[in-house]
Amino acid sequence: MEELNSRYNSKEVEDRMYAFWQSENLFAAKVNPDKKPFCIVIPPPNVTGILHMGHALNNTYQDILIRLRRMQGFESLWMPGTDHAGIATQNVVERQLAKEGLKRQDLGRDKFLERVWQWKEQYGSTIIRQLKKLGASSDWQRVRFTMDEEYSQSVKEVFVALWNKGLIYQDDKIINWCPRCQTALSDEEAAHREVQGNLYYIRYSLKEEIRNSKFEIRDKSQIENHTSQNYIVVATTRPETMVGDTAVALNPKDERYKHLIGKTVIVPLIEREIKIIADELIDMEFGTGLVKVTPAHDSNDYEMGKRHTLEFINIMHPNAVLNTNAGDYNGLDRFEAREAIIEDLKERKLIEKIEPHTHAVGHCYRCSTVIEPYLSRQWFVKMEPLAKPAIEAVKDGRINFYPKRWAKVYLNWMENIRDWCISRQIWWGHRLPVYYCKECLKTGSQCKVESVKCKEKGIIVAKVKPQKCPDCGGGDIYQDEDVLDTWFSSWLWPFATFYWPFNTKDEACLPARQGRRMKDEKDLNYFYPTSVLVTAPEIIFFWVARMIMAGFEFMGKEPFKDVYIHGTVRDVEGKKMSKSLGNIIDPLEIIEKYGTDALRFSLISITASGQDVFLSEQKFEVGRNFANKLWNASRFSLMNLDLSLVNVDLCVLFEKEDLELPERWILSRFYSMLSALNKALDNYRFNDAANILYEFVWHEFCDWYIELAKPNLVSGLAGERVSGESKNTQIVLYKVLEKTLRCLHPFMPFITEEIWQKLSLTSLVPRPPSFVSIMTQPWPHVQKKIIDKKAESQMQLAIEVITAIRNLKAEVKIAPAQAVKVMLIAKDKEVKSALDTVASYITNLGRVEALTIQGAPAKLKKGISAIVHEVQVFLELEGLLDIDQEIERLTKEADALAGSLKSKESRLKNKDFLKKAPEEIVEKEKESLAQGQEKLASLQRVISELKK
RNA sequence: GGGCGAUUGGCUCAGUUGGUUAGAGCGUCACAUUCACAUUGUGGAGGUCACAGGUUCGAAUCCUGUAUCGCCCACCA
Repeated sequence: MEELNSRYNSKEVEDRMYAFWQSENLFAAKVNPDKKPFCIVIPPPNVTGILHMGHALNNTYQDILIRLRRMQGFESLWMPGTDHAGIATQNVVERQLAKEGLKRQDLGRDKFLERVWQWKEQYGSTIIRQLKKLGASSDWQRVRFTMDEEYSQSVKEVFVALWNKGLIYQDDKIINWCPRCQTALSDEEAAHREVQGNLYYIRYSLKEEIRNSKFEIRDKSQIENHTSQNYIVVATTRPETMVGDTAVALNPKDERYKHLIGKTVIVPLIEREIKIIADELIDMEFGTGLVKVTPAHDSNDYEMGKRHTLEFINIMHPNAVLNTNAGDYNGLDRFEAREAIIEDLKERKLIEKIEPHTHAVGHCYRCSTVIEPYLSRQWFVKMEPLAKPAIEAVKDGRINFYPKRWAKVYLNWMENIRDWCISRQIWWGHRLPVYYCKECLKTGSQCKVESVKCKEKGIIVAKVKPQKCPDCGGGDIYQDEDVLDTWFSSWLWPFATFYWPFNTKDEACLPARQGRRMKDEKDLNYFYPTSVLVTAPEIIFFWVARMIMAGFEFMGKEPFKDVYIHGTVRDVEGKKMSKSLGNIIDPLEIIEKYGTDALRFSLISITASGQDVFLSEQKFEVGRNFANKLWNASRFSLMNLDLSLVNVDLCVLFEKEDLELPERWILSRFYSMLSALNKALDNYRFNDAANILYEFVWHEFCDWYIELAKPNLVSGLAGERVSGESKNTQIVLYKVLEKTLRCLHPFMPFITEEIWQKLSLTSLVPRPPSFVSIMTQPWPHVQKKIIDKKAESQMQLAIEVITAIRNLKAEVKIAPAQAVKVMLIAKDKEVKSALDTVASYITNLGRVEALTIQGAPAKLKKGISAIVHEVQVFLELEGLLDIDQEIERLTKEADALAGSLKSKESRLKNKDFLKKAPEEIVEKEKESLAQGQEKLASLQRVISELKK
């Protein structure tokens, strides 16, 4: 027996316990044919990441599932790792360089990459350390990084395979360009945000009309139609792009302007002549219905440019500074150029009007710079063929989203999928396995080598750099400068983490792998498809959808069966937590102040399934208080247990011994709770699960069972003779506590382990190896035999009578602990005998000094009454009573009751109700009416007696 | 423009397939405290479930519409 401190000290426990788990190697998973696999791959946090509440929530869910399934007998693997996060990490290191007054170009590519690796070595494991603080039971021996050499091998394999299938291509397109990061981005990486801008109406002169000098006539309809004899008006939000205009477009159906098609206008300021063209794309309703066309700087305009063979004029440098094509505006930043052009147009009276206009503008998801639609040559993945099986799998239920509604979001995106721009003009990342032969590029024409399917002569796609060109045999070969989108490696995570592929021919580059290959392949076959993916909604497109596509393409199977999408963590005002808003609640600070278990339990219990959670620091008190409650209940138990007694089989005990009511009751309640808990967990209803446990531990085990058990325990303590009752009480107290700890363990791993070890270490000497940790204990099974509805209803009667007594005391301001005289008057003999069974508990917990139970109405002394079920609870009082007040109180209650009974009566007189409602509902209603009437009669009897 | 989510006591939220008197935590008020726990115990007050229609014997729950807030998607310059 051991004395525990009266407060749970999380700091003292957590690090010690985590180290213990690791030293016992309890997180490791391996192929085990005797067990079913359960596997989760972690959404790899950015290697630059530091733990925020989103991570805390996300990883707590995963850890709960992993620990739960492990206890349920699955071989449970949580694959950990980090993502190299191309742009984000490059930005971090560039910022570090900037402090030394350096740019990455000053170092050169190789030296810069050395710096990034250095940075990674130094800081890259921060997030992993923090996940450990959270209690994460990942198999750390397997920790992966998306830039590991083996992982790169997977990436290359995939690139080459897709290329060979014709699903990767290079093309000139308008892509999302970040002028600050100076790289292309995918459509998903362009975050659209509403921006308050202007719509500028600008006059373009008609060349023919100027020549004819018919300026002066301008009739009313022309003014309304934004045209004049000598100019037209176009509307634009981006006037700076006009220097790149190569046409003006209108809808061919637009009666207002039909006559203008084919005419020539002059772009103001740079005085370029351009044609007026007709294109279906133009919306007649918007602006003036006349649109300036800038094919090199807008994706719609680009399409039109191709259709009408317009000139593509690039007006910008990659950093969004205008180039020589911009004439006088050469050298100005795009936004400066906008101002300057507006000024110049105003001066020349070429602006008709300026209207405020809000529209969605793309921003770089890494640095928030406004994205520029930019024409450039990039690499793309053709997505439609990949999407097909991924759509089917969700439609036919091989993959399930929880909550369901996210499947719709997923399908909608997948069914309208666009090609994926995968090349990035940065240095940190997987370099494209694309090589160029200088010689062949020079000579041009179609490539002869069939196997590499290159469209253009001189392009070689291969996992390893070729020594010489397979086409011309030349040796002057260089690699493409670009790297791949980070997500092009992440989408392989569910199988690349198992060192896929295994049949690579390029063994020379990975000698270290040879011995491991068999084992790795077995691992993958065993754990893939993984069981569930846990993530936040914002990465469904980035990652979840793409993993599903890659899973089918390369493994021929879905990568996971369930996708659990949880909410976003927000601050009290509903804003996303972010550093820039300064509204962060740091999980590590919470751990420091409240403890990891408190953090985990609070987060889970307040986050409804799939709903966003609005967080404030105060909410962590819930978990802290609960941990402390559990701690003290355990402390009490340990102080009162003779642990040599408790090592018996519960089911045997239950069958052999005639257990007392409180024991039968709490066991029944425990298994009822367990059954509900299992159901909640199977449906990913984590907050329900947490609250079911909370309710049971606090309000049933602590509030009632421990209190009921105290008399037995206190008398059987400290080496004194252990009576039969006390022994059974001890056993049940121990069993329920121990099993409850197991149920709580996935949620609160540290405190449950600490208590459990104190319980089991002392009780089992010598301990079998399986008793090392609560982690490896089996999850309790529901014992249906032990669920005892009769015991539950008997106890319920006692609880309600006790509550009534406490109520009456509060009514007349008697302290709860003060002993009183109570008489219970039962309706009949049956009820009386039920009361007799629970009399001792009522005496005890109601703090009653003299309890009398009557089988029939009796003559009452002075006192106050309450009616519970079929019992009148009468509290005897000496001179404390104001009879009028008591009459008033009871009358009020009777009136309220009469009201509700009236509505019941009328319902039961309603023929439709009797005819249409299910029988059991009608029966229930009748029963409840009868009970209510009984109670009302009792109340009225008491009132009339008082009046005498 | 399309889609999704939310609207329930002072605050934060539960409420599975419609079924007695709508729950919890926090806060608040009263009472208690040598008893495992003040990170506690006991009890009270506090809600016409955003609004308007409809379906139904019966609606917080299902349907239609409205309002407010939030999120995601979209090539109307």
